[in-house]
Amino acid sequence: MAKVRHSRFDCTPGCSVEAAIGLIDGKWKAIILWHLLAGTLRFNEIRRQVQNCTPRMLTNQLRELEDDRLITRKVYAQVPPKVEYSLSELGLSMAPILRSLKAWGDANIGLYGKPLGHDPREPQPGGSA
Amino acid sequence: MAKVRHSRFDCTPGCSVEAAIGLIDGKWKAIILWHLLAGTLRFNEIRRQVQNCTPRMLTNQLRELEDDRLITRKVYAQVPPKVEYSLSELGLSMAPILRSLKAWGDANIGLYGKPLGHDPREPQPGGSA
DNA sequence: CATGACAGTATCCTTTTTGATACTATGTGC
DNA sequence: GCACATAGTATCAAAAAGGATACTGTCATG
Repeated sequence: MAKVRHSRFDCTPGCSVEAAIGLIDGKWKAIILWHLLAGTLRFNEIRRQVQNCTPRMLTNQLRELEDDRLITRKVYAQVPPKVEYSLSELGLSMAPILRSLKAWGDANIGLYGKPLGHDPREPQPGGSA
Repeated sequence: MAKVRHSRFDCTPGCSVEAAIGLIDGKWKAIILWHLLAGTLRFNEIRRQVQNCTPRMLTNQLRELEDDRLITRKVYAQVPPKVEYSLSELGLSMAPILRSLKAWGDANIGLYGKPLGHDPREPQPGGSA
């Protein structure tokens, strides 16, 4: 999900779809963006919101997002350090994507990450009787 | 981007975002879904549309999509074989996501997969003079 | 003095994911 | 007989992504 993953553009219709997800896949990117949608956050603030993302990974994903110009990194020359991350204009323009993801997830994802749905093979709680 | 990649659900706000992309990351999933949005396709039809996806990968991604109940696989008992893939109702419900991805990509992705944008560090064609 | 917070790095290792290639079986058309 | 199309599989190898853990330097607090 890094830079290279979605680097082919044969430009059949749909390639822009590919390009777009290419920027937000990566295990934590979408969530980071989602949280930044609510406003600027500092490194450790993000960390707290995105539980179980190691600092290494967080740095990693933030850097990639920054490289893709979806977010902005502002360093304050202070001690102890202070760094703020916020959505760039480009990142902000992703809001519709993020919101549609959220909406879909809220509507269709069960508590354990699998889409819930009427699977005929699996008995539904309170099913046929 | 397989089953396991996005399997953590701490259920902080945003986890449904994570869950949702979890289903459509994977290098080809989103594009496959995008193409299926236009209607049922056979295996090799998809292959032709999604250039440079090897059959192995295609099978792979299709199986995962099927496991997540986003698509349906219909096998015709014929020779030569005929298998049709189409969006399930659940998959169809992803249309808004796919469309927002497409829209964003069309608006913001340059010809080579990087977001285009006014980067102050890079001179724009026809820039300051 | 010891501890914690801040924003990360560095290193090592494992798991996942992807790619390349060749191969299956059957029927049709030449 | 030969090649082609269908929908895949099998095998091997490489690359990338992710995880675990420990560590950096400085300041404020107790």
